[in-house]
Amino acid sequence: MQSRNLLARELSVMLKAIAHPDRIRIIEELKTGALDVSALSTRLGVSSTRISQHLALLKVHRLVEERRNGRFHCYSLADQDLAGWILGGTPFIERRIASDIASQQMIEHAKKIWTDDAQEQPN
Amino acid sequence: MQSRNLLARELSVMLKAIAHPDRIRIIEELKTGALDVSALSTRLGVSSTRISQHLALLKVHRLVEERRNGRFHCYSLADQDLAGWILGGTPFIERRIASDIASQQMIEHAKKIWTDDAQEQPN
DNA sequence: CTCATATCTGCATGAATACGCAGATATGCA
DNA sequence: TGCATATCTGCGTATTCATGCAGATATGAG
Repeated sequence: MQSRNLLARELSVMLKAIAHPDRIRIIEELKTGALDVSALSTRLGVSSTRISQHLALLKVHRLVEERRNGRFHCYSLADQDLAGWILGGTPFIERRIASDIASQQMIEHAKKIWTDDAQEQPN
Repeated sequence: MQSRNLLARELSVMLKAIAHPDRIRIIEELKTGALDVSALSTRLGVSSTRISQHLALLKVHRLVEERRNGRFHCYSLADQDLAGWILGGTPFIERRIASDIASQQMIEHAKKIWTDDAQEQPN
């Protein structure tokens, strides 16, 4: 029971470290190899300060590793499997987005019918 | 590129909804079937108010579904696979904890040696 | 040494979360 | 109807996060 709690606590800490759009994008980009701060900055369209802050956080949580190359700080994933696992969540999101779009279309459709009805039978 | 951002944003929203020790435990408990608020409360040792709040959040994010049975509100996982995926992260955590314990032991060991040295060679 | 480049760090502020408490609801039973 | 049980909701406070900005570092080139 205690170990369950410990595990849940640690897992939540890790998930919190990951749960940010930019950080997820960073992990995604690093999947194919190490990149430096500016490269990530231009790829994500996010200031390098922000990228640096995200990377610092990911590093503290040992999700990425830093390797300096001159004045460039190159970051890579600390655990390829872990990244794979995280990104394995995207199918669920895709489903979810798809169903959202579907329900939005239903709403749109309903609206259309409603306005058509209103036009056919004013008052 | 835009779709990547959308996906990352949605994924982060979902991860944030999950990233809490209690909520992870709840998902874990619901893996084997539906449970009501009090059952979860006693199992996790968390107030039913807190459990209720957690469940409300999980429900908003469609991670659990509610089914009322008299005055009991029974909750179950909305998506079994999703739960499986989330809990699939535990091996990484276990590794991590193991390595933490290992490094802690190394620190302890180092401390011991240090104090032993100090005792052998005072000053 | 000096400058430009690439990154990091230390704030200040605003936003989002977490949590407990008190009171509101809802339901089944006597 | 009145009560106990099971949950939910609203709210205030405390904590944690997110972000941009200014200034600090570090490194390579001249």
